[in-house]
Amino acid sequence: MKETSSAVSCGNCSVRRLCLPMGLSDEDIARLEQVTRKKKIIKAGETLFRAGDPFTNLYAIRSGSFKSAVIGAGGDVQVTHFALPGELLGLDAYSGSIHPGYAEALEESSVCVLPFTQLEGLAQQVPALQKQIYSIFSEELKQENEALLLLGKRSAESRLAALLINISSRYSRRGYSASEFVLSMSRMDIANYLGLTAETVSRLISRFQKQQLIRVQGRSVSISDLIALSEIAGTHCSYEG
Amino acid sequence: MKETSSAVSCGNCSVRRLCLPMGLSDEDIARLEQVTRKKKIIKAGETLFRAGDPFTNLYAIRSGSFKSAVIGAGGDVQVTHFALPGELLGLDAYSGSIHPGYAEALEESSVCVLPFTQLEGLAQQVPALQKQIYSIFSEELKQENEALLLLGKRSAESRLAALLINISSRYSRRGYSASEFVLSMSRMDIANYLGLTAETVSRLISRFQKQQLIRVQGRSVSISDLIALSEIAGTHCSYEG
DNA sequence: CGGCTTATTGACAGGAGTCAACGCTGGTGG
DNA sequence: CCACCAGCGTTGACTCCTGTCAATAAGCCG
Repeated sequence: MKETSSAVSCGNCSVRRLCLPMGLSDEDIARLEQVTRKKKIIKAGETLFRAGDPFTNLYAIRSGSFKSAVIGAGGDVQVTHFALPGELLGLDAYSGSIHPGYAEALEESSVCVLPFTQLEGLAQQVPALQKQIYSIFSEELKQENEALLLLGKRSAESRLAALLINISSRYSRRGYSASEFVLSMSRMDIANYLGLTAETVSRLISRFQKQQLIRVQGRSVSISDLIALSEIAGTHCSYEG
Repeated sequence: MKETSSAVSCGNCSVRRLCLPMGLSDEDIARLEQVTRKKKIIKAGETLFRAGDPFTNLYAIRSGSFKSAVIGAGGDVQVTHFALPGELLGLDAYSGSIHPGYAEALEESSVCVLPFTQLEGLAQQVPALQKQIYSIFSEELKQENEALLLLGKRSAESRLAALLINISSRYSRRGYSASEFVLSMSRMDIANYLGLTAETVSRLISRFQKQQLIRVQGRSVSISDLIALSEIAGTHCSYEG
């Protein structure tokens, strides 16, 4: 709450290079800050929005992490995304103006609240921002396509390896260690995201550990053999690649 | 080829209600037509674009159908989408300005070629078009999330039922029969899309037929019991929904 | 410490993949 | 016109990966 009116702005935000301001001039960033004033702190387990909530804001993650998920007709849940700082949440709600899924904080997190109508209006005036919004939409689509590839074609082993590498690379891109990090989500969340069960995930983690690929202590992970892990993640198919 | 310069325009296009013009004024449609003049005919098996091609255009399907697919590091292919008339192809290429996957015609098809920079420029001037573009992006994201749900959580049976219903409803929305239609894609494409094998798909089709849910003759399908099929598609989970 | 959720490990079963043979269909060329 | 071929589709037998069920262990917070 105290941060609601803090001095933090896009210009000096630690994730500005990964977020909306990317590629914008200082002048444009100044204008962008008019719509990014509002911050919000979310505690672990709390939701940013729920399925069915009206769509009014996008949320840019400043710190922490989230899972987003959709809920099927039968009530079954699919985790669709683990979101890290610099990423935007809520894009899939624009059409229909209702959030089709929910976003839940995996740890204490801080977000920028972006009233979409304001952002939209600004983008109309600032072509570079417009492009950046398209780019984020498009990037999201590309990522989901890759997730589809993962779920559709790969073995359980390959999926987990791919997730570890994906998270590793995303942390490293933010300036953190690529080899040591904390998985803020539960085994069940990981399993759900990968289309597996918690037991399978647990067994795979144990196996990777026995194979000296990783070292795990609860939720903290240290990658020992990134190359081998990449190979497992990449190609483990029956036909030659 | 003759259609390239035909009189067909957005204003009288048979799929206008599903395409970009939806919700635009006549005046705005007239402006949009300045960037939708070019049409293209694609024969079955030919590609609209390939993975790695530079991104210059979006394509709006006027008739026919396409599959779009991404190619993994190991060379494995995942069909991500079956596209029908009124739908847009190529959105995931904006960021990176390169097509991450390819789009292949499943039958002789006709598309509008939309040079994206022109479309972008026009959208900057026509807010309603801007909104429509956001909406399409967002809708696409929502659909991909549902696809993730399908691949991650559902049984083979449930997946195939869901695909049949999905295609049925999309055809019916376009004014065709909801119960009788032709699957323009091969069993292998279906299997790939659903994260299954061709054999499993074939077996399931046979089973559905024995259960009197559908009648199949080659690629033409007739749905006999939509209710039962929906139930299979919806909830077939172990825990109560 | 005690009660809770989360994680690990094991035994077992079943669904979907794999391999393989065969039938069907549509196109091509003699 | 028909024979041939190649690719697609169907069916069967068998295997194995992953889910299910269950018991135990390890964290976590009051």
